[in-house]
Amino acid sequence: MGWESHLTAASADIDLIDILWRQDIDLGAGREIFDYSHRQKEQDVDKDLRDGAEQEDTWSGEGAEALARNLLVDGETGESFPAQFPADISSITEAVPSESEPPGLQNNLLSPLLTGTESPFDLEQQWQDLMSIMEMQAMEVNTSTNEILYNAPSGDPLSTNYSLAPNTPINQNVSLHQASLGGCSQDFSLFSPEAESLPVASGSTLLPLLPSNSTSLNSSFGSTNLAGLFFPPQLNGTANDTAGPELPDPLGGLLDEAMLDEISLMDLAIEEGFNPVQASQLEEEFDSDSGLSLDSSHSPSSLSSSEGSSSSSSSSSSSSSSSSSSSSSSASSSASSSFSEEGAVGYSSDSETLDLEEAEGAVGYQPEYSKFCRMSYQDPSQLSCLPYLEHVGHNHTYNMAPSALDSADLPPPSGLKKGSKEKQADFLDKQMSRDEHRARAMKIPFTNDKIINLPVEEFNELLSKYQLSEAQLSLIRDIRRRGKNKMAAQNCRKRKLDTILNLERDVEDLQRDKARLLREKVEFLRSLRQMKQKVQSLYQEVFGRLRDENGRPYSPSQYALQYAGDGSVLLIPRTLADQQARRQERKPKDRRK
DNA sequence: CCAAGATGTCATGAG
DNA sequence: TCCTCATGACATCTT
Repeated sequence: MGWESHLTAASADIDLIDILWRQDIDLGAGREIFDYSHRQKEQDVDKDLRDGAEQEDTWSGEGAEALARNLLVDGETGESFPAQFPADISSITEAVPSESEPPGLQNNLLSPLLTGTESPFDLEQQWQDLMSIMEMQAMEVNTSTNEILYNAPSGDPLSTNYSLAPNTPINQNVSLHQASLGGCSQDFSLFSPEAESLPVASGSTLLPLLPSNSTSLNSSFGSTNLAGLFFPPQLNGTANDTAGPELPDPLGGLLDEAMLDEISLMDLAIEEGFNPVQASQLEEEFDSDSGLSLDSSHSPSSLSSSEGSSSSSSSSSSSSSSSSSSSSSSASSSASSSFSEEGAVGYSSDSETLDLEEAEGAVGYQPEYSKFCRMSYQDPSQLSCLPYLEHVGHNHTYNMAPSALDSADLPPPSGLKKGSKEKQADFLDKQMSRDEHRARAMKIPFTNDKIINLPVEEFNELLSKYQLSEAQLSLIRDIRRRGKNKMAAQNCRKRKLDTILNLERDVEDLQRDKARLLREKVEFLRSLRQMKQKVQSLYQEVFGRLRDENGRPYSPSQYALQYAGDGSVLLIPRTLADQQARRQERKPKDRRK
């Protein structure tokens, strides 16, 4: 089991995860039983209106059922975060090395001391963390190239509200490694009670501490036995030693944390096609204090005004959920309110100014595209000034065979050569919506704009002014209903898009946060190892200088140094130190239960 | 011709 | 109860 296999496996995992991650979000659309009777009735009406000109069978087969996506289930397993470290450092109460150390390893005591944090499990965990960092950095780069979204404060506590989902693919990766290499819960087994409570061998299996290999490290500092601090778990323990034998000590140096950062950035550059400069820039970003840019120009064009305000802090799930309600209320409650739309979504904050004078307030939101593509509710006369728009956009008038209606309402072409007016009329007919054609066919005496956008009182007033047949009234009501629903659907879709954008931004924020935390974790590990080395040196120096009454050095097999609560250091017999160490080990276990 | 996206429409539920 | 809005689902059209 070499590192190369790790690398390849991890790369494959990343590729797979990346692919899965880029898949569309499954909105959970499921097909419901649909009653076609009503629609069929409407179609019959349409057919009547079209005078049977359109006979084609529009009922094609159902589309294929959307396949259930292989959504990654959050495989969040106990991933460790730097928060654990202070506690770990303060609770360095590990087993006495001599108790668990196989005699054959006695001569290797010092080499693992320098790699105390690179136990097999720890290495694995760090590798997984690396993968996470790389994954997130890659995604961050991906997204940041599309839009600037470094806006939310990194410390936003709300941003942790739904931190699990975005990590799903990464954790999937973790779990894969765990499956093959053992649980990452062993991450810090160096300090885990399990490692501390390993069976005690005879006191004679002493571990040499000094370079002369003549002494053991079976010493304790008060309640804190320092000896085990210098021994990685694979040497202390034998039960969970799944990867230890395969990983010789020199490998520990391969995963020096300083190298980890470089590796991650290099892989990032390789995987994402980024040059080293970009990678270094990314690293600088992470190296910054907050790790996040406070540039809150988060796609100012991508958020509606209401949501932009509601999501200025932006990172809580509540904000996302509330954004819908807030924007909806803004759209519906105020006559003057209008969506400030983003170009990316294709909407405009510009309210329709052409033909919505009276009813603009009731609309509240008009998509920009309606100016050019969807002229449904505009006075067709306004179109005459925009002949060039004939080729712009798509016409969703469903090709309702306008000629069928027009043949009844419009004068037939007098000849093959059409005049400009006729061309205009033809163009306007094409621009008319289905309901407009219907209204025209039914000789509705007012515009669809009024039908749709007038307040209900004025609408009723308008109806009372005319003598309308029941069919006309029914059509008018349908036009009003459909027109309002059309706008509602547009609003709804716009909100959905905004919500998705907000969620994407939140995910990116959380990914940055996680990447930062992982980097901090690496830093903690690095400093912890340095501390261990310092303590080891001090221990060796102190113990080596101690002399008994005869001027001879103390045997590490019989004595150990131990911290006292008041900061002093005591030289105690190793047997006593062992007993104290065992006592210390039981306490966390009992606490855990 | 197919797929994906855009848009309109309907049904339904909530306020 | 009626009106309006929001939204899922589907149909249709466009690209």
